[in-house]
Amino acid sequence: MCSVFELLDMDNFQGDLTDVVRGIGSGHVLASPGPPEGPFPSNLSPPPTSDLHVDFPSAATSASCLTNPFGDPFVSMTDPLIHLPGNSGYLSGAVDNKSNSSFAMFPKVFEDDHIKSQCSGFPRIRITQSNIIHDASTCNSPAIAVSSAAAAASPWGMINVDTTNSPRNCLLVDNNNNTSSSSQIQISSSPRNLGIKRRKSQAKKVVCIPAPAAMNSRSSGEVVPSDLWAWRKYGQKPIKGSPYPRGYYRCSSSKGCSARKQVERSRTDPNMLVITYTSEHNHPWPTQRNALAGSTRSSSSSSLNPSSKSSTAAATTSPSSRVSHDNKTKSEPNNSHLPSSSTLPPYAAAAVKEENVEERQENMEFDYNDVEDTYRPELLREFQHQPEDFFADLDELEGDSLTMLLSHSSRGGNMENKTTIPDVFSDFFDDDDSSRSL
DNA sequence: CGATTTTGACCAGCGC
DNA sequence: GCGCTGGTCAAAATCG
Repeated sequence: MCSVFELLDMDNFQGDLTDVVRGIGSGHVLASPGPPEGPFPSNLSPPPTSDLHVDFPSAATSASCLTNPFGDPFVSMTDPLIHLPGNSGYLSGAVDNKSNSSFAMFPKVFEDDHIKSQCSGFPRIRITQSNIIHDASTCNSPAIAVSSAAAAASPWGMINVDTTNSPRNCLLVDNNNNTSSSSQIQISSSPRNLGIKRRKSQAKKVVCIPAPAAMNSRSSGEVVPSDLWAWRKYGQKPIKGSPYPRGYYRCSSSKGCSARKQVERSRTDPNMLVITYTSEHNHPWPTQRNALAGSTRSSSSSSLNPSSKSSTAAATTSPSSRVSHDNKTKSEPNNSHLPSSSTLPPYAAAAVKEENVEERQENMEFDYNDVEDTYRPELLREFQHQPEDFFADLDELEGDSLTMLLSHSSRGGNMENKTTIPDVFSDFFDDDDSSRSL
């Protein structure tokens, strides 16, 4: 009944796919749509003080990450989506019988060395119309890792691991980046990671998302879900030990932006894409227009049909993507009406590894200070004052991406979960209007 | 023409 | 110091 977390040692993280935030045990994840600065929910039990010392069986250890890449004030908002059924089964689809607006989702699992998509026994995260996301299920072995950054950056205010029912081994993370729990957070620092060089002590976040089908991509490349930002590929390298090349992208939404990301397929699970975000955007959330700017190859076709839309989301940064001319969607601007993380597709933060807390906080500051005017106020208003409209709001989010995910899921995913998708998502699938804005 | 992708070359960090 | 590896640069090609 307890959550065990293993957070990356930022200093030891070598930029590899290993040691993504991982944890074992079951946990209840709570999230509150409250403002990022909001107080910790009073109804939550104080974090346990007992030890959270955990041995991580390399093979059995599963982990999941519910975080977002740098400074994505909206990540949490879209977190519910990131757990939609993927090929590994993200969504339990447990619709709360008592609340139509509730749903459950299962975080993507990271496992041991590199990401292995094993999704067994996820904790259930339920989002209700109240300001608390809470879990009513009994979790036996799931693991959830919640990024405090995600929580902090989230307009929802926080993502918390419920310790109420967890006498120990529960981690409480609030939007102040406080690991409220005194539990021991075991830092992963595998020999491998320790041995890998690290060019810079740069904040990184690793996001694991279900890889869209590469139907539109070349055989060698992966399709990458789009996010709000425009990305320009500047390099690709084969990675030792991995059959899949790694693509290097930098933000092209704004000149001088240092935000970068690396995209590669998980070597252990080709169905998963691992996106590593580095640095943060130094510019406000691009508007649709902004996102489109500088991207002449994008969106025209992507908004025309579902497949295109999926491609749009997917092909954005396809490393091998001359594909992009098939689905010419590069730069993922179509979703620009959505505030997204500095880099992360809102729905896609199935799993995130986060590094460097200090920078993280800086990023968060950036997010809220710099882009506040762009999106935050309205969003928060909605969440704070119209919780009942929460799902209506979600409806306006990134339907394309969601479609992609679901599509992906339907191809290789656990179909049983698919049937349990709450009605609240139905609009996502019908959302053809990419011009909507928050 | 402007923007992107591709791809080989170059550079830097790390281990031996 | 050398080799390996990852990250970046930049010219060429491509596309709309």
